[in-house]
Amino acid sequence: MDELFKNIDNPSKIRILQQLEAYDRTYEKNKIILKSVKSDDIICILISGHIQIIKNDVNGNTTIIEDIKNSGIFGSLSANIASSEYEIITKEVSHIVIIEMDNIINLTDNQVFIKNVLTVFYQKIKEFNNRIEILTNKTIREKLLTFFRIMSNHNNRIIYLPFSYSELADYISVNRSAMAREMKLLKEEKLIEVKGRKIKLLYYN
Amino acid sequence: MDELFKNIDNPSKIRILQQLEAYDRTYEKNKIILKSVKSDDIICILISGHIQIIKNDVNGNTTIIEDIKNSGIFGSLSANIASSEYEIITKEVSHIVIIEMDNIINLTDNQVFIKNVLTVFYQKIKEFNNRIEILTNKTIREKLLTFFRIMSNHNNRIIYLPFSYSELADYISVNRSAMAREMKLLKEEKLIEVKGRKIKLLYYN
DNA sequence: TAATCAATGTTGCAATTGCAACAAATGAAA
DNA sequence: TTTCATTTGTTGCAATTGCAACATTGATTA
Repeated sequence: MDELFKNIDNPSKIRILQQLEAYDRTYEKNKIILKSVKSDDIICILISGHIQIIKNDVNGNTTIIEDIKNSGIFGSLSANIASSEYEIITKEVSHIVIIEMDNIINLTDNQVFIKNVLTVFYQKIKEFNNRIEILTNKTIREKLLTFFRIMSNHNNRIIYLPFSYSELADYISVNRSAMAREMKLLKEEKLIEVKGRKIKLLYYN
Repeated sequence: MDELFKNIDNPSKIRILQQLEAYDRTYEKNKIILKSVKSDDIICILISGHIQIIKNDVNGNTTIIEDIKNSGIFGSLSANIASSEYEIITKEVSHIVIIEMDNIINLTDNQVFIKNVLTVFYQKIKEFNNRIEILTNKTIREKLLTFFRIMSNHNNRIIYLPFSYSELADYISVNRSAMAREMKLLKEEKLIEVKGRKIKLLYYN
């Protein structure tokens, strides 16, 4: 929300939301939400709370596709909401604003807002791009090394994991214990040093 | 290009490109291009020709990350250009327009153009989202079935592959022959019927 | 038509991974 | 501190996949 309404004062914000026909929803904890949304093209902004986008596959396995906390953006941008395999679940009481994409496109004279949307989209694309780059690797080791490279800013050889190792396994889409095994090998080969969620890269590429 | 300048007449287009400080480049066939671009945040439009974004991994394997033909958009949106693992290669003589993202954000009074950019970005996000959805599956079968689901428009049970099977293997990031093996099994189990690039889905989900 | 190249099909085998089950460690709450 | 739940570590084994090598088909061009 912050990002989307950056440099926009509150009265303007309210007016924009009206023009967008945006609607508010507040959901209780542990509710499956947005099941009944018809449009494929919506953008949801998490004002407050915590939600997860979950995938239930045919074998009954569930995967966390995305974990979204404050100010996160989701909707058609994050998951195939139309598909019955996906569920959006509130982990806390959550307040959401829903906007239809068409309304954004048709919005007139709110240049600042449109440009904010553009920036948010651009960030999302880069984020997805990174994830694809990781996922297209064939082995767990390659996925991890690509993740490390993306996380480390060129010269900085120390990474602080922004989430747990279980979540990392989800993010790179591999089995958690297989990932742990590979991490162990990387440590043994002295390619990395690990202390909790702090990972030090000992190689150069 | 078409999409980006939809509903914009030629004089306006030229003016916009000037304001954007966009620059043109024409490259010969089989050249590695854009190696020297400094900015992380550029958008490239392929006006004419054919390019591929290639990844060379440490073992010497090369993967086609993206194959872009007429009017395609790439740049920071498509690959980590900064990384030395990636190369952008012209497969034909190619004409490219390069724009810096900041210049788009700072562009004034060209609402139509900005909204076109927005639409292009949105499409790109959905496209990436689909690919991620496919890639996060663990098995080749699941990847294929997810790909089929995305390709088939709900009621339509027939898919025409938009590219070759080798390219499909690249797209879903699995070994080509392993994919062929899985396709064979799907046929034998009568889940699909295949005739060239036409795939008929015989199951419902 | 023949020749050539690219795409697809097939298979054995080795390597990697997923899975399950359990142990150990960590962190949070009573 | 004790208790409980969550996260992380470990391992054997089965399943899946990658890889390589070669066969077959299809398409393009001389």
